[in-house]
Parts: sequence; C-alpha cells; structure tokens
Amino acid sequence: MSAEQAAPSRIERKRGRRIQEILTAAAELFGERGYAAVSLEDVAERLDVTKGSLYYYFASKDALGTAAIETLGNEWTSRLENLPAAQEGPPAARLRALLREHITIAVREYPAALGLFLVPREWPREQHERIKELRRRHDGLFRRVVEEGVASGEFRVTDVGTALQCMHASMSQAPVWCEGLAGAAVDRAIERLADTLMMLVGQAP
Amino acid sequence: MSAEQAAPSRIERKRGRRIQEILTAAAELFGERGYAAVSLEDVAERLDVTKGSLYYYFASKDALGTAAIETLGNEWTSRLENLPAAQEGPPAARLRALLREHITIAVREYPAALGLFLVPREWPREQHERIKELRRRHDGLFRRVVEEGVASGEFRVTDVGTALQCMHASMSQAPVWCEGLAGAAVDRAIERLADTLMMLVGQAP
Amino acid sequence: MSAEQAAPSRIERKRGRRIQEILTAAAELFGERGYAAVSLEDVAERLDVTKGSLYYYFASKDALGTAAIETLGNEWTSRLENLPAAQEGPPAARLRALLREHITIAVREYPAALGLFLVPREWPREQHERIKELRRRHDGLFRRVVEEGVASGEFRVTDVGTALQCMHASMSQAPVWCEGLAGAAVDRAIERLADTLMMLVGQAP
Amino acid sequence: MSAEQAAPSRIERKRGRRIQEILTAAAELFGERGYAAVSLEDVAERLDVTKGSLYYYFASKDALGTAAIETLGNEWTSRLENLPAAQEGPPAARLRALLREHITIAVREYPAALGLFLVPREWPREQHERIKELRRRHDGLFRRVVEEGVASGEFRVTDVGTALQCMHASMSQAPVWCEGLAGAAVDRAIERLADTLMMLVGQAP
DNA sequence: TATGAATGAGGCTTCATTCAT
DNA sequence: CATGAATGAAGCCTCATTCAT
Repeated sequence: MSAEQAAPSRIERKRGRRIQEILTAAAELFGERGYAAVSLEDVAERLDVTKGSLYYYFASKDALGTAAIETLGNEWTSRLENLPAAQEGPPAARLRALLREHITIAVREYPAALGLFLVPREWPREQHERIKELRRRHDGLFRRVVEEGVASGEFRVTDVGTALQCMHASMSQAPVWCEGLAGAAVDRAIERLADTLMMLVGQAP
Repeated sequence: MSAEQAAPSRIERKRGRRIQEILTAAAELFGERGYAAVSLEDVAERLDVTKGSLYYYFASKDALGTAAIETLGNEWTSRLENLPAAQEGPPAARLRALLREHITIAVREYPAALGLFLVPREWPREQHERIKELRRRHDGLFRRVVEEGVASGEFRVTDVGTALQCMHASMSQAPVWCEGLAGAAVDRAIERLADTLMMLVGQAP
Repeated sequence: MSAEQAAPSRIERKRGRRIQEILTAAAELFGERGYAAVSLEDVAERLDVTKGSLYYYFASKDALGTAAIETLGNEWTSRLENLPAAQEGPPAARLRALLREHITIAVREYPAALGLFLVPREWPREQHERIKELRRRHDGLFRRVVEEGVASGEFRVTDVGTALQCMHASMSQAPVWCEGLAGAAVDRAIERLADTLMMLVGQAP
Repeated sequence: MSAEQAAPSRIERKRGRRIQEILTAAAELFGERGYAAVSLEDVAERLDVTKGSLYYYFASKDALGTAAIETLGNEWTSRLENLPAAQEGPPAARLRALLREHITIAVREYPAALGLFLVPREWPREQHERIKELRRRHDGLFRRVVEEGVASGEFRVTDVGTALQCMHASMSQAPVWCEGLAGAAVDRAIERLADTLMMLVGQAP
C-alpha cells in the first residue's frame, strides 16, 4: 500500500507517458469519427504499434474509450478552472472568458470533443455515467458564474439550467461550423459565438 | 392522368406504406444509437422481419440511411413550412412559433433526429451532401424570420448565422435534456427552451 | 396416356414457346458469365419477368441449367447433323465443313457455349453426366468422318480420340480469341482456325 | 545488406511460407471448381484455419485470387524457361520438350490451372489484365521456338498465332481428359497429346 | 514489452427458394 | 400464370480479443 502511494518509478513514469500517448491518439480518433467507427487497428496504426500492444495498457476497447474521455474531460476542465481571467472580476467578463476559452479549446485542440460530450448515445452504456459526471464538473464552472451574475442583477435569464445547456450545445458544435475556416476567420467566428452566447444571459452585443 | 404522375396502384401504395414503416423504424434506431451502432439485424427485428427482407426495399444499409434521413427531413421541414402561426404576424411571434414547433417535434416525435442532423461525421460520405441540403432548407425557414425581425428593428443579433446555428444546436439537444421528464414537465421544458432561444435575438424574457 | 401423346394443345404450345425463351436467355447468360455467376434474378430480368415466374417452368436453378445445356447441345448437334456439305464427298471436305460450321456457330451464335461444354467443373454434379452425353453425340459426328478418313488413308493421325479432343478444345476457345474482332476479320480467323485444325489429321495447308 | 533488398528476417520467411501454403491451397481449389464456386470457407478448411485468418494475409478474396494466379503462372513459366531440353537443338525437339513439360505440369501438378488460364470470364475484371500478361509471357516461350522452326523451314503452319492458341487450348484441357487415368496410362496420354500437337506445325507422327 | 498470428462473433449482402394472392 | 414479398442459408468482410513467443 505504501508503495502505491510512493513516487512513481522511472518505469512507471514511462508507462504513464505511453498511456497518455495512446489516450491522445484515441481521443482524437474517437472524436473525428465516432466511437463505433474507430477500430483498435486505427488507433494502433496512428501510434505505429500493433493492435496487441494496446491490450497491454487497456483491458478492452471500452476501457480505452472510458479513459480517453476521462483524460480529455479532466484536462479540459482543469484548463478552464485555472483560467486567470475567470477567477475574479465582474461576472460578465468572467463568463465571457470562460466561453472564449472553451470554444477555443474545442475548435483548436479538440475538434474531437463533439463526439465525446455531445453524443453519449453511441458510447457503451457504462460510459454514460462517467460522461455525465464530467459534464457536471464542467457545467459547475459555468453555472457558478451565471448564478452569481443573476444574483447580482447583471444577468437576466429565463432559466439558468436551460441557458447553460444552450451554451454547451452551441459550443460543442463550434468545431463543425469552423471546419472550413482558416486563420483570422476562425478567431472572428469564435468571437461572434461568444458574443452571441452572452445574449443568453441578457448581455446585448 | 389528370393527376400528377398517374395514381399509384393498390400494390404500389402498399409498397409505399411498407417502405414508410421501414423508414420510420430505421430513423428511430439510427437516431437512438447512431448510424454505425445500428445493424440491419436491429432494424429487421424491430419490424419483425428478417434482415434479407430489407434488401427487397433498399439496396444497402447506406441507401436505407439516406432514405431515412431524407424522409425525416422532408416531413419535418414541411410541417414547419405549413405552420399557420409562422405565416404572418410580427416576427417575434412567428419565430417563437417555429421554435416551439421544432422543439416539440424533436422531443415528442423524433428523439431520433439528433443523430441525423447534428452529427454528420459518422454518416457515409455520400450522405453528407444530402444532410447539408436538408439543413439548408430547414435553416432558410428560420433565417427569413430572423432577418425580417432584424430589418424591422425588432430583433438585435450579433450575427444572424451564428444565432441560427446556436438555435439549431440547442434544439437538437432538447430530446437528450428531456429524456427523464414526463407529462407537463416536458411542456415546461419546451417553453423554457423557446424563451431562452428568443434571447438570442434580443427578446428578453 | 393417349392425351400425352396427342398433339399439344394451343396452351401447351404456348408453354413450350415460353420455355424456349427462358432456355435461350439462360443459356446465353450461363455461357457469358458461368453458371455460378448467374442468378435467377439475372435470367428473369433479361426476360422481363419476375424470378418467381421461372419456378413455374423449372423446379430449380439446377433444372434450368440442365435444360439449358441440353437444349443448346441438341440444337447445335442437329445443325451439324443436317449440314449438307457434311453429308457426302471426300472426308477432308466434310470434316472441314463440320469444323467451319461448328466454329461459326460457336463464334457467332453461342459465344456462350464455352462455359457449357468446356468447363463442367463448375456445374452441379448431376449435370456432369448429361454434359458428357451431349459431348459424346457431338463427338460422334466428327469421329465418324475422321475415322473414315483414316481408314481411306486420306488422314493421318497420332490417335483419333486425341485429335478430336484437340479440335474441340480449340474450337471452344474460338469465341474468346475472336472477342475483339469484327466483320471480315472474324471470317478470316474462322478460316485460319479450320485450316489449322485440319493439320491435326495430316492435311497440310 | 550486400544481398539485394536486405535478407528477409526469420519472421518474414515464416510469413512467406505461410502465404505460399495458402496460395497453393487456393490455386488448387480455384482450379478444381472455378473461382466463383470456391468460398473462403473452403480455402480455410483445407488449411485447417478459420476464414478470418486468411484476411491476415490477403485483403480480399480477389486479392487472394490474383496472388494465386500470379504465383502459379510465375512458377510455371519459370520451369518452362529453365527446361534444359528446350534451350538448344533443332526446333522440333525443343518444341516437343516444351509441350511435354507443359502438359506434364498441367496434368500432374496443377489440374487446377485449367480454370486459371483458360476461362478468364469468371474472374474479377481486374484480374483479366494480369491473366493476359501471364499468358503473353507463357506464350512467348512457345512462339519463339515455333517461329524459329518456321523460319528454318522445318515447321509449316497456317498461322503461328492460331497454332499456338490451339496448342494452349488443348493442353489446358489435358487434366480433364486424364481425370480417370492412372499410372502409365497417363504417360501415354501425355505422349499422344504432344505428338498430336506437333502436327499443328506440320510434324507428322 | 511488444509482436505476429489466429480466432470467432457479428455485420453487410446475395440469392435460391417458397408462397399467398 | 404471374407477381410481390419474404425467408434463410451462405458468402464476404471487419474487428475486438487472445495468446505464444
């Protein structure tokens, strides 16, 4: 037991890195094509290893899927949690910062995520719970700011939950909308989306 | 002969009905689980026939998928096009009517549609174009009203396109949000969502 | 019993004609693509009827195949049997007439036949015997002339059976060789082949 | 490294051997029953593996077919090319050596080949070109000797091409003719066939 | 650790065959 | 007579999974 808590050995660190590589590749692919449409062969090929090797790190495709979703979700949430501009200041500024960062991550780094967060339908049943949990954490970040804004009278909403859901649904689609864009056009699209979503809490453009 | 196309014979009508049955079953399943995760066996089972029979009506799984999407999209769009409350009156009332109807259809009749319209990623390449086309028609309906409202000064938007996309993304997710609800709770959720989306054009609650 | 021997009624004649049509279509297709590669659907389509109808005339695909081969073989053999130029005269002239006629039929009318006569391998086992029988009759025609020529000293062969087999093998391939040719070129190819095969019985060009 | 291409590793050699085993089994079966009539299940069964395993080595049935044909054709042609008796001496002796060897291979080792070389009809379209190419190489061997003999006045032919085609057609059928024979009878049949075919270039028995 | 090989279940598709109308 | 519909077996192919090395 004490060993488990001890600092990871060099070998364990290496294993950890390998796992991260696999997870990244898997998350990308699952995101690009959807869970069902990605084979372990695909994942293995992107990593330039054989299918069999993946089983050394993950017990099954489902396990890999779960881990991939979890990793992605955790990293994403962490980045939002640690975003300086979202820590203090008026709710409007903080919400806008969160929206921009979230959309930017979605569009620039994880065009994948759409499939991971938006469409649980196609994931194995066991993962549904985990995905929901991730969403809750994620949601909490935005919810706190929105509720604070509502409390202080800065924001006006029909319903906090509904507004949050609309924000998430819209942001998740962003990568699809930006698919054909490049360079500064992407930046402008991100701004437009953030501005538009601010309207959901009554912040006119 | 005076009618367009010559009236279909009794047998042709029967065939047409059968095709509709299949299409309905298929659209439901594809919607529930996603295209890739649904096997023809699943579709056949729901219809209580054998897999082979499906091939009497559709040349391939892809063909069935295409037809399912098309039928669904056409019917859906038609209903919106013919919605009385959306024909005349102030843009705000008309937009709200469209939103409510669309959400209601999505939630009550095609919990399926999410997968069909929102995630083209996982559909065979040939269908992408058709899906886009359907979306365009669909989009046009909302766009006209929004643009009219903007022109008349009733609506204020950051960007018409972006606002429309947010509406669609949000409405498509509605079935997921309503999954656990029942009875009047669903109605209230629909109202909340419609109200919230009206804010995207500057209509405060 | 007496009825069975009686002249066929009008209905029976009609049935007979229909059967001939089917047989012709089937023989063509089987010949073009091989037995296994032809579906009853293909046959039905060429006749512009439905698959089911074929079962009114033939109990199974195999039965159709057998009948097709038989019909083709019978007609073919009859034409050779009744060829005037093959009835009398010196063996060399008669053999050459048979060769020319056979090749001409093969090339011009039944490019199909290759599959029927040459490659029994792919036919259902029951048909092998029938095909052999057809071949025997067919062979007999040539054999009589060759043996007569050998007896009279006009022909010289290593072995009658072997010479005959070479003739048949070669003639059956003729349609393949002539595939790209047209018009007079076909005629010349036929002549060349007949001349060449005459050498098998020692008739120098 | 000094060798061409880098020496294959032990594992690569093993893989190569396995592929050869599969190819041999496949060529036999295709030859016996024709391409369309052989299922991968049949091939797998003969090798005592499961169908799926074949896909580890070949991407499709077509690919397997192509490879089988190619392997068979290459080996066959090589053996003829390296036949000592066909290298020098009078054309008649060389041609006869080629004929005997070819027939012997056909009858004793590849009763299969009939289907592979003679009936391209039933092979997938892509393979037609390859089969033709193989036939060309193969043909060239015989053609050179025949043309030499014609040039030197030893041979007399109606037409070189036609004579060659007759030879091939006849030789390809040899396995069928020999099917029921055994022991010395086979040898005699081979001799008879070779002698008979020599008549096609005017070499009386 | 990683790989090559093999497996077996399941998915798509074709097709001979049956049958009610 | 003929058709439309349906079936079920069989064929091709994919892929998650296992395992010896």
